[in-house]
Order: sequence, then structure tokens, then C-alpha cells
Amino acid sequence: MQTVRIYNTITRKKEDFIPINPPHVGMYVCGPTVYGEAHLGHARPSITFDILFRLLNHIGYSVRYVRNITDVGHLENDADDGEDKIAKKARLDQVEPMEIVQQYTLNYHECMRFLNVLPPSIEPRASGHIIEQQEYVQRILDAGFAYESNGSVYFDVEKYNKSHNYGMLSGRNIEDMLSNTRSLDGQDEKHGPLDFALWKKAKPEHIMQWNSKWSKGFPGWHLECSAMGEKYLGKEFDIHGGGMDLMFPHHECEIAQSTAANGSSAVRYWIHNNMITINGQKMGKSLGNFITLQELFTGKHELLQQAYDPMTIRFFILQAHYRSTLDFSNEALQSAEKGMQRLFAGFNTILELPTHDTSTFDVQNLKNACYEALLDDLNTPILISHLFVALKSIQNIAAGTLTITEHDKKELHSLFSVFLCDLLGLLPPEAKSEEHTELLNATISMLLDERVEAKQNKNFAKSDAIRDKLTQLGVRIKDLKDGYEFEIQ
RNA sequence: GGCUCCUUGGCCGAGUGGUUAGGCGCCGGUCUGCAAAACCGUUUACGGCGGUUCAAAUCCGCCAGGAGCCUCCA
Repeated sequence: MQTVRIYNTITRKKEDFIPINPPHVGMYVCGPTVYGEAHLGHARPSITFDILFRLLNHIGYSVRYVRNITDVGHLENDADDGEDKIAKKARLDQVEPMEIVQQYTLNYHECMRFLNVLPPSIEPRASGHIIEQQEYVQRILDAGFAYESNGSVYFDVEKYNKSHNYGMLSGRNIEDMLSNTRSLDGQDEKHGPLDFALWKKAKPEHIMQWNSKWSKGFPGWHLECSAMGEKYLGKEFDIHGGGMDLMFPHHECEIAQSTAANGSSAVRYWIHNNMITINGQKMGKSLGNFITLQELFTGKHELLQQAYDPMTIRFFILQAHYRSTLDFSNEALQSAEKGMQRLFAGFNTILELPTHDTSTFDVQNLKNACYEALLDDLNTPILISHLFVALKSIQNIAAGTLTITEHDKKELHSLFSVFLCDLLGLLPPEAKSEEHTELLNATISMLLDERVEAKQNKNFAKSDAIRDKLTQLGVRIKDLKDGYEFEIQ
């Protein structure tokens, strides 16, 4: 089996990926909090870990991929009177919290399907695992790393840090953090300012609350991932992923929780994708500078010059390495759109290439380079650059300056199919013609036949009028040596 | 303020010591009645200053600018 090298946040190095129980791989990725529409930022981790999921399966692993839906809103702020985000949205819209959850879960799923993100093996919800989370809290209490205070249960960070290292993932140390904590209201329940809630007592008016031995309340912010990760992947599993913004405190707390409960930090490889920025600034819900995926698909947003196909978004994201920030702009998206179209056009011409007895084009070498790129910490931009170089060769073969054997031709076609479609998960532009009736195609052909005739009669006024009108209507005309092709946009 | 990270040509974006990354754009060409599309070719680079080295975009130091996290966030 080929070896994947992956950057592990916890060691800050690229490491060979060695699973605990090959060929099985357990992978947990933090999914969305469903209290708003999926935006461009959500597409990044989904696509990044979709690539990893596809790659690991492709090279022979059997991956159980767990991606949660957070449907118990975390509190909007740390103070006692903080409101649950989902509950707040429900109150504003005057609906049940679960209606909010349902609406945005469906929206997220739909966007993921458009982006050709494979569904995970298991998609657990926090609200469906309250019991598991309560049991997890109890285990941390039993281990002595948590305390009950006024119906809530908190994790004792300072005590934990005496025997373990709180901050090992994010590279912080507790003294720095203690000297930097801001004083917030409603912290008197906590013994220390860094302590975080495992179970939180709810006020009577709080909509989402469950019975527990401590109080009627709801689980703490970081608990669901620890509880659900363990339930479906075991006490120790291979990969945990998510956005970089979750590194602290979310993932740090997860490590502390599982170490307190089980004595081990649960996760072998921590993988974090970087942010998508807009004008150099993080795109985020709380900053209000985000563009939803639906808006991108339809072009309905003041910053968008046009609608973008989901595959364009996917290609755009894959043209940057997942650990780099990626800056949004219309120009970048349009350049991605055009490049991807050329790549697929090249893919289509492979089958039509003339063959020879010998190849002057090294398919095997290309294949190795493609694998090398992807296996080296998911370097999709390098992989794509190899495909573009291959595209040039395809065109040279078509032009006769390079030759290829029948066997290599098939190899080349399968290479494009594997890397472009199966691994990068890009789908060819849809055959739009199916959406249109034959009648429409026949009608356009008739007009274009008219135009050919007009051109032959040197009636250019008429031929240009037909061309301009059809172009205006969204028919892209390609004049060929003998005849024409057209495409309905 | 603390921790982490970034600064590459018109734009996007790879690259960790020595060989053209790649895409888009621009420009030139082929094709065309003219265009468009397509194809061919071409161009500009490593924030600043110093150091290590035969050799640095790549390592080290300082400076400047920017970002993320430190409150929920992908």
C-alpha cells in the first residue's frame, strides 16, 4: 500500500500515516453548527477531508468517516445569560429549534451534494447523543478532573495541567493564558478562569435542555466530539480534522477531555485546514463577510459578478493547498472556471487521439508524479499542475508533434478519470443538451444553417445578426472549418 | 499583550539549498469575411537589511507589513 504523508498539527511535521488497525482507518471531522446557511468557508473542510477520504479509500484503506452535525447550539458568549445560537435563531424566527436544525441541515447536505462531497459513513448529531455525553461527563468527574458547581459541571484545567499538558495542540502554556484572561461576567461558578463547561445548567426559559443528575441543562461546548468520536471510532482513532479556528479551544479541550476520561488523547493525527479569506480577512459568520454557497451557485450577492458552478468552487479550493489561506475574488474564481473547462476539454479529446507504434509521451512518469503530489500532504495544486502539463501533451499528440500507443492512450484516459474525477472529485460539465429538447437543438441548428448560407453569400450583416442574437441569448457558437458547433449556456 | 503563521511576477497560487511549478490575464501567432472559441508561442518573481554557504525564494538574525487564535466560528 502506498504511504500517505500528512501534516500533523500536534507535531507540526509531515508524518507517514500509519493507521492503528490497518486496513481500517477512523476519521472524525468537525461538521457545521446548523443555525445558518452553508457558506464558502464550510466548503473548505468538507472538500479537504473529502479528498483525504477518497485518497485513503483509493489506495486500499477501509475508512470510517464520521462528521457530526452540531444541533445543540453553543452559547453565544461565555456569560451565564448567554443564549444558545440555535435557540436564538428559533426565537427570532418563531419556530422550533429543531425546525432551524432541519432547515439548515438540509441546506448543508444539498450544498455538499452539489460540490460532489461524498457523504460521510456516519453523521451523528449532538442532540442524539445526550446520554453518551452525560456518561462522558461522569467519567471525567470520576477521574477527578471536573467538579460540580451550582448544577453545572466544569473541567478543572489547572488541576489537569499539573499531570498533563493543556495546550499541547495549540502551543500555548497555561501561565500565559492565565495572565491574559479577560474577566467575564458570570464566572464565579468556575474555580479557574480557564475551566470550561462539560454540563451547563439551563435557565427555565432556555428551550433546549435535558434532564441529568446535575441539573436540567445541556452538554458543554466541546463534549459532543469526544463522546461521538469514541462511540463510533473507539477510545483511540487515527484522524481528527477540522478548521484551524477550532484548534483552540475546541480541539485542545477535546484532548483534555479524552485524556481525563481515558488516559489517552484519543487522536493520532490532527489535521487542520486553513481559512478562506475575503479581502485578506477570514470569511466568517460572526464577521458577517461570508458568501453562502447558494449565493455562489446563483450569483446573487453584491460581491459576485456571475454565478459559479459548484465544480468551479471545488476546483478553486483545490488549486490552493489546504493549509494555506485562500483569498476569494471573482478574478480567481473565473480563472479557475476557465482552467477547469480546458482540463475537461482535454480529457474528452484523449479518446479521439491518433495512436502510433511508439509513445514519445511518458504516461507512467506522469502517473507517478500525480500520486506523489497527492500522497505528499494532499498537494492538490501540484497534482492539478501535472494535469495541465499533461493537457499540453494531449494537445501536442492531437497536433502530431508527440505520439502515443493504444495502450498508453487508455492509461492516460484512466489516469485523468482517476485523478480528476475519482480523487479530486470533479465532475465533467453537465451535458446541458439533455435539459433542452431536441426541438431546441434543431431550431438553433436551423438558424446556424441559415447563417452558414448567409456567409457563403457574403451576406455578413445577416450572418452577424444571427450570431449576435444567439450569443446574446446564451448560445455559444464555435465556427469550425466546415460548419459549426454550439453550446447552450 | 500572549501563542501560531504568512509576505512569490498584473491576479491567483506551488515550491525548504543548486534544474521552467501551474492556472488566469497581457502580448504575438494560427484559424476567420471580421470576430468569438480553440490551439501554438512568449513575458515579468521571490517584503527590506544583514549573516551562514561554493550556492538561498528556500537556513539564521533583525526590521516592516499582514493574518488566525486567545469568546461562538469551517
